[in-house]
Amino acid sequence: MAQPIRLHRTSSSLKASCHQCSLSNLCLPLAVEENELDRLEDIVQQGRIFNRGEHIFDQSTPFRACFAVRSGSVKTSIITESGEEQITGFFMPGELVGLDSMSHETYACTARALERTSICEFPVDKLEELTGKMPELQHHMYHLMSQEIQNGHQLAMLLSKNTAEERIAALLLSLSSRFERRRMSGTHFSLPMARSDIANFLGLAVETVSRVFTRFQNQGLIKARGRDLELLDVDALQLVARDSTRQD
Amino acid sequence: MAQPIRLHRTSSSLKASCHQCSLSNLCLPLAVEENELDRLEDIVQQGRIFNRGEHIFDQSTPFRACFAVRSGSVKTSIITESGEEQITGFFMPGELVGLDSMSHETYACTARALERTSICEFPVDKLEELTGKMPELQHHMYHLMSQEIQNGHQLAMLLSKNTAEERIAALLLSLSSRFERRRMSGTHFSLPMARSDIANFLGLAVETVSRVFTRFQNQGLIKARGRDLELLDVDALQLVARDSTRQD
DNA sequence: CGCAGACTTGACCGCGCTCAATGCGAGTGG
DNA sequence: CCACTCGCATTGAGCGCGGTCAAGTCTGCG
Repeated sequence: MAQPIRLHRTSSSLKASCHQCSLSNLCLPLAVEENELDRLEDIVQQGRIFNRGEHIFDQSTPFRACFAVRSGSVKTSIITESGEEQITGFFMPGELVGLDSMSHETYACTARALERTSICEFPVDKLEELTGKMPELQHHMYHLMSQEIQNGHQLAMLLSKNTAEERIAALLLSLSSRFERRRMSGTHFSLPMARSDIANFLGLAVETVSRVFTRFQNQGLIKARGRDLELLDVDALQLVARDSTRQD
Repeated sequence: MAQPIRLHRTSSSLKASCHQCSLSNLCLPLAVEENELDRLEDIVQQGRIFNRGEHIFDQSTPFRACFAVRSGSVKTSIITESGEEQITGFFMPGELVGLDSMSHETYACTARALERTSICEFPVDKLEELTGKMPELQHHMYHLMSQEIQNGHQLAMLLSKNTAEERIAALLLSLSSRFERRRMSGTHFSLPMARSDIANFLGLAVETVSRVFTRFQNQGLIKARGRDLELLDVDALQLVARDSTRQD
């Protein structure tokens, strides 16, 4: 259901909720047997709330934990020496943030809430200890990290070969399918990020993003008013996104 | 030393060589205690040779193992539905290939030798079993995979924000530092890949790569004849590459 | 030697960036 | 309630980087 997750249970137990979490089929518990879920719950700090713009962790500060998005959304970005921001990803409910930092003592990027967001925290030392004991959980971690590597490759591909229209169509479709996975509408949703975030992420100028949005709108592919977005013709969007390959 | 690794030892033991391998400080054995190295050696198939262009594994075939480059070099690429190739990475000695495939039953990309190349093979089932027993090795795997995620982000950044000159300068410097890590010359080496590979990887046209090479040469930054490359002014190259690929 | 593939060089042009102005909604204070 | 501001979004004009197309040159290999 599209019901928001209840964050503060009235029960006396603050942490007994991986069992009930509607995201348990997306998040870490996926790979875990019912009777092992308790051990995962033991190490998780659940449901901490961040408001829009608040930092979940900061680049170059000591790496302590990975974070799962329960509700809301998160963006991660790298700040270059020159002070420029490069957004490296958007994270939706059920997705794990911080995997790119497991190679250092410090976080490789900064994570910020794009809206009011609920976050579960997995301390990395305890997580590693646990994955050592639970082969399925370890396998799932490898799975998630490898998926993240592939996402990076997909993004690199998008950035290196595709036009502005193709990039934006691809992003909209990606968001759409991720909303659907959460059993929310995949055709009518609110963009959690600003146009400038989209531009930054896709390697475009804000003006270009704006232009493409209006072009899509004129073509009847989408209907956008501010952050409110409706996908009117998903098939046509997919055609645009995959059209990076049309010369025979 | 810049000595090539001896591939076929005259000793009767074919596999007793993680101990002697000059890359053991880069590859998986890094995290392993001396007395645990034997257990890693037990699962490794060492020193298989591939000639230029030969496939180490193919996209969409069953995922069986990760591979470490001992000598030579490897490129990985994704073939899109339309048959286009997108190169996702170049791998030098000591680097692990195939980490992006640990999320699927099949390889996510194709890996090919760029030159005569020696490869060690780590069957993934045994590797996972081993990392479950050896926390340091597990930690090292997380480290390597997270590093790979970061490389992806760096590449995406390079592709989305930087000019042709900046991208090429960054690639040359990356290769340089990776050669140096192998204790080979970082200023005079042979490019293992064709111009078209560089172009594909960096999201440029071959012609652009060629033009930038000659421009750099005219500016006295490099000296290139075919694949033979000399970096004449590393500082200037770093200035050109600017805020692109930084790994500290 | 000759051929094929790799590399270089030149001419042209279009996508998307830059600069600049305007539109628009939300929050604030008089 | 309007006026003002501030951040975000849209729209327009101009141009430069890098892609495309087309020759031409170099290189390795049979």
